[in-house]
Amino acid sequence: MNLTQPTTTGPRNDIRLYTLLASVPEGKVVTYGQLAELIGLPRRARWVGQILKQLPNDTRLPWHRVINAQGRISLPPLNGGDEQAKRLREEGVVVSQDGKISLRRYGWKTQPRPRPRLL
DNA sequence: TCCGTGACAAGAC
DNA sequence: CGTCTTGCCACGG
Repeated sequence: MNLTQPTTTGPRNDIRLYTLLASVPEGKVVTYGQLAELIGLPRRARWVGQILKQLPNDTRLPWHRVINAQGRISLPPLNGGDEQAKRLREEGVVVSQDGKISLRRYGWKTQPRPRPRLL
């Protein structure tokens, strides 16, 4: 078996993903791609989505803090999307009515806007 | 094995 | 902004 390439399947990376996700602080959001990259699996954003999809409904993990790179909720409104927006708002994240979220302000590990010099 | 599908991403316009 | 296209990769039929 090829051990030189990072594997995607199997519980190993799943655990790494869960662990990382669990560390995303309240009031912050991450993108699928970021999560994948942070655990050493670049370009596996879709895989992250697959894993999250399988989470039990009563999971304690902050799945709602995961959004797409466009700063939008990827979940259909009637299938979790509304719930996600609700949870995010409950922790202070501003979600515009059309489901847009500012990654600049709420993105985890993303540069907060460089403060403009006042003179 | 080929092919479509998906909680994605980035770039062109 | 929106829409399209391409690239990506795991899965399942």
